[in-house]
Amino acid sequence: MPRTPMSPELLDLVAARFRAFGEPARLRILEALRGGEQSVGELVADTGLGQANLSRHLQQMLALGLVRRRKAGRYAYYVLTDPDVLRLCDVVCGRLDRENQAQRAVLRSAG
Amino acid sequence: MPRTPMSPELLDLVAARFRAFGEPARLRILEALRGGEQSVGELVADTGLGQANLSRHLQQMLALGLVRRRKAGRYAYYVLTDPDVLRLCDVVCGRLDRENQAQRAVLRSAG
DNA sequence: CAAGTATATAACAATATACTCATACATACA
DNA sequence: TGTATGTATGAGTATATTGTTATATACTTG
Repeated sequence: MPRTPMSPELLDLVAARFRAFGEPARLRILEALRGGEQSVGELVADTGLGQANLSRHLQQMLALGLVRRRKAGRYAYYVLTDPDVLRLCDVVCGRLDRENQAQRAVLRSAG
Repeated sequence: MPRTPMSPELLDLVAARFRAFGEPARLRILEALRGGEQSVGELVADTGLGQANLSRHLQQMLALGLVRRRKAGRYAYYVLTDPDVLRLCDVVCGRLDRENQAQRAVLRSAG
């Protein structure tokens, strides 16, 4: 909780981290990994993304440390590095839900 | 905390919300608003962003409901709709700090 | 009413990002 | 050893996003 102005470098890091979550495709991947380790093939099936596309997203998330990779034979298994990662998503989802409800409440009472 | 698969629409909403934080310029604005309401001119001074650029970011954040606007004369004052918005940033910052420290610890013990 | 000031917006150029197809690479297996 | 399979990556296209300049809009004040 820095009260002092954030350095441009830190700003870039934080922004990059947020952008990692700022793509529906990657959110889908995170969601699929909620249940635990998955191979790329399984992720293809679960997310509906193309294999190449998925693989790229995984590389990105790997570089950012969001997921870890384990290779076994010709398979590659990905896991969330830290289940806490999902908490962030849940916070935002919860927030949007609440905003949505508030919005609907307003509409109900007005219209 | 939806266990059921998120609808594409919700995924887009969540992703858009994350992307709002995924830009150093906007993080700077949020940081500047930490202290409370600010006019556009003050924000220009605080953030170092160009006026036009800043204004466009503010419109975006306004559309997403991150900030509210109050007009007084020829001035426009912006506030965070909800201080909780900053908690998200702080969570990510704190996380990055911790990762950084862990990283450094590893380097120290290894090298 | 004219001139000045604060903010918003249109139009553009530059850059980044995602997705796809084809292909490379690595491993397993017949 | 040759072939099939799983994953990663190069290259290209399409789209989105940022920042800038110039200008429009709204308000104030002399």
